[in-house]
Amino acid sequence: MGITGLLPALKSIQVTKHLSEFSGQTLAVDAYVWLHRGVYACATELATGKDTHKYVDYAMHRVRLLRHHNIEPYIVFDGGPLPAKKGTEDDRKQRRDESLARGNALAAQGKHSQAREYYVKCIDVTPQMAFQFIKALRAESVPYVVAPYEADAQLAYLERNGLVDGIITEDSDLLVFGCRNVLFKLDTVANTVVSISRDRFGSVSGNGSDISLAGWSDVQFREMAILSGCDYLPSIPGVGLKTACTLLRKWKTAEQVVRVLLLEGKKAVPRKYLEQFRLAEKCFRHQRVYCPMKETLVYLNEVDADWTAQDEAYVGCHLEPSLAKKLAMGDVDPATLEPMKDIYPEFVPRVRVRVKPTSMETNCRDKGKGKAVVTPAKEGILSFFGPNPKIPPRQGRGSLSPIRARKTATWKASGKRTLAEVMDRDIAAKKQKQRSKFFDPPASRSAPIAKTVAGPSRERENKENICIVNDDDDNDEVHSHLSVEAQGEVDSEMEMDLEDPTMYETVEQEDGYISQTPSCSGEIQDLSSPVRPDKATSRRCSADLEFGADPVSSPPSQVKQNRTLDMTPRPVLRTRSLDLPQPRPSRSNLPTAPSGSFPGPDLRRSFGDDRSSDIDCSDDEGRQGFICNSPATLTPSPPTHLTQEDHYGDPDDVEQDIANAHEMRKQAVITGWRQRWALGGRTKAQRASLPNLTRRETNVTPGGRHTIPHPDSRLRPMPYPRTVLKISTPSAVPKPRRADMRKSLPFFEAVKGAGAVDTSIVDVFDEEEVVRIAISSKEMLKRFR
DNA sequence: CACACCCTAACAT
DNA sequence: TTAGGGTGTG
Repeated sequence: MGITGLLPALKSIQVTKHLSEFSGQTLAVDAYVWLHRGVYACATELATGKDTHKYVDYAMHRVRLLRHHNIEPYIVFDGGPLPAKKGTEDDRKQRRDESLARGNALAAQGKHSQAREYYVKCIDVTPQMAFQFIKALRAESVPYVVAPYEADAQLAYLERNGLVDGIITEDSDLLVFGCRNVLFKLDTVANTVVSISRDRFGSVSGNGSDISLAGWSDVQFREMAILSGCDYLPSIPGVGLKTACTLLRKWKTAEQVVRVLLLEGKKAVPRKYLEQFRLAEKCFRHQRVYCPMKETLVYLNEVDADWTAQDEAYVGCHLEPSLAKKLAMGDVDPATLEPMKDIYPEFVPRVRVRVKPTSMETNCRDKGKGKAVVTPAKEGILSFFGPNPKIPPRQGRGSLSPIRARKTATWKASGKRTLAEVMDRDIAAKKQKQRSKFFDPPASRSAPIAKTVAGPSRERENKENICIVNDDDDNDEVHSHLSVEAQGEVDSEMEMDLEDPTMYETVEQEDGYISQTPSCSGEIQDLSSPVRPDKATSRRCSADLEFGADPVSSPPSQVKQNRTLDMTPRPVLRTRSLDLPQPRPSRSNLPTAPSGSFPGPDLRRSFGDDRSSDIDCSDDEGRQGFICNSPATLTPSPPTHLTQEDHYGDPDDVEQDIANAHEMRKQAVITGWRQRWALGGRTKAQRASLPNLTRRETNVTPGGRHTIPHPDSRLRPMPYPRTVLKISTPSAVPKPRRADMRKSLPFFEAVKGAGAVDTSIVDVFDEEEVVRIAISSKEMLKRFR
């Protein structure tokens, strides 16, 4: 799975982060990673056909862990098999059958522990098992979606369109899909993940065992990954990650690399390799995914004009919307497209019923997670995780405004909160975590209840939960066509003229697509690749340098707003109307957006976390896309004034950042930065004197160039004229009127509750944002002095 | 040096 | 099933 050797090669930009750092965010989760681990706990039961839901408990435990850290998980399941990968499935199926047979043989001899070894190897996570997990997710109002094909592509789609802030997985492919914030190795004991941020790719400069990515575009990175061998295409024998990287650095494009290899004749390039390469590339770029907003299948990235029927089959067939929606909800088996069969109907995860909120619970709900709202799980959850030590007083519900500053950010929005408090809370959480090791996790607590529900029939034989594999070998032509049965043969059609000037022209064009990082990383830059001066990156980068980048080009509020618009309606939010009611701002109420979306100097979205500059923008046909899709580069901006002291790229300065941020924030509050910078407290004249801080002219979005409202407009922040998703027709995406929310939210049946919609966020904002903005403010002031 | 191959540990209980 | 270490080979 994934790209062999990629993660070790990115060691230098791996950062271990505590889960608390993701508080307030929505993180997508590759569900099968958890399910595969979960089945380990009950491999024997599954292999011998006994009903069990331990694997669900395992996964739900992690769900609750994330929620405990104020992270909203968005669970993404794999769907049907992609033609590109079908061959490997048959192979696995055979091995599983063998393991099952050996396991049974050993069990018959009474060698149960040895039998278990083989049972573990024979278990496949079936869609029906995934459905058991889905039942639990529904019960606890956790957003989820079943991908039509691969979860990887679906995860990438969710992140790219701002539905989630990051992705928890173990699969390095996600980076190739263009994800920006990928979190590996979730450690439920230490409560940490290993973060790899795409924005730091430019810092991977080839030291040690690392490869060098400095100055590279998404296209080049993806080409390197495919060349080195990926799930869709084996590599040219003798070519691994480092070779691919070196060759690509020298020859710029995969096409030329292949040509050179053919010319040299040292390596056996499989026949039609380049053709296969392009198909593999299309899997990464255009695989079919489910759009939760449109409720239909879409391409991960829109396809080009030369799209063929073969491509179509390769990236996953289209499904009509109603079927796609059922599949996304988990009501249809993605492999057979038959109605999902509940293999374990006696397993009825407890629905978390909402009780009358006590004052404490109300506060907790304000915090954004609603953990205290649930019951009867309340006891289990709270005793497991414990309430958070600091809970800000809640404002009257009568003062609810329709807009939240930022989802789930309310609890820490109190201006009184300090970093010390946050750290206190963190320490308390750690203590709690240690404590929790001595208590039954909620999953196990729930077991007796479930048992009661299940009754005696739990023991009945049920063979459906083991190794259910659709072994249909039909329609395998595409794959066999792509298999490398002729490795030794060299594609004789390929010819190459190194003197062909058009080839070099291509190289130069490709150079225009560089990764964002070098422009602000201070790293050695690839001189062959021009630096885009206004392209500051990474969250941390933006925190450090956001004023080095030009705020004019993308007022953060707009970008944020843009994101908000994109996502309307946003399933994640709607699914949580019970315990975390946060209606998505609609166009109509955007102008009244209060503090949460102030046009302050938070450039995270616009630079570091620029989701719109996706890999689709930087392909051969859409070379301008890299610019036009990126708010950060919308407006030409002067060269940044990045100082050499920038810490960008140094993973060790996090603590310093936090300390700095704390100080900054204090100062910022003291000096009333918010009044001055964020809330538009400046006078017209003041604003006029700060030309670099206001956008006045035009803006370019994927939809074209648009006039931006004058900053004096009372519509603050100024919404983008078009959304990134191009959902511009009202009919395509109805406004998220509350009445519609439920209907348009496929991920949930079980939510509901008369959850009062808490939208009170008048003077509240995300602490993370505060920190960022505080840093920015100081930096900004420094510059203007 | 980079790759391929083999082996082992960890996964969770 | 994957990650990582050790070893052999071109």
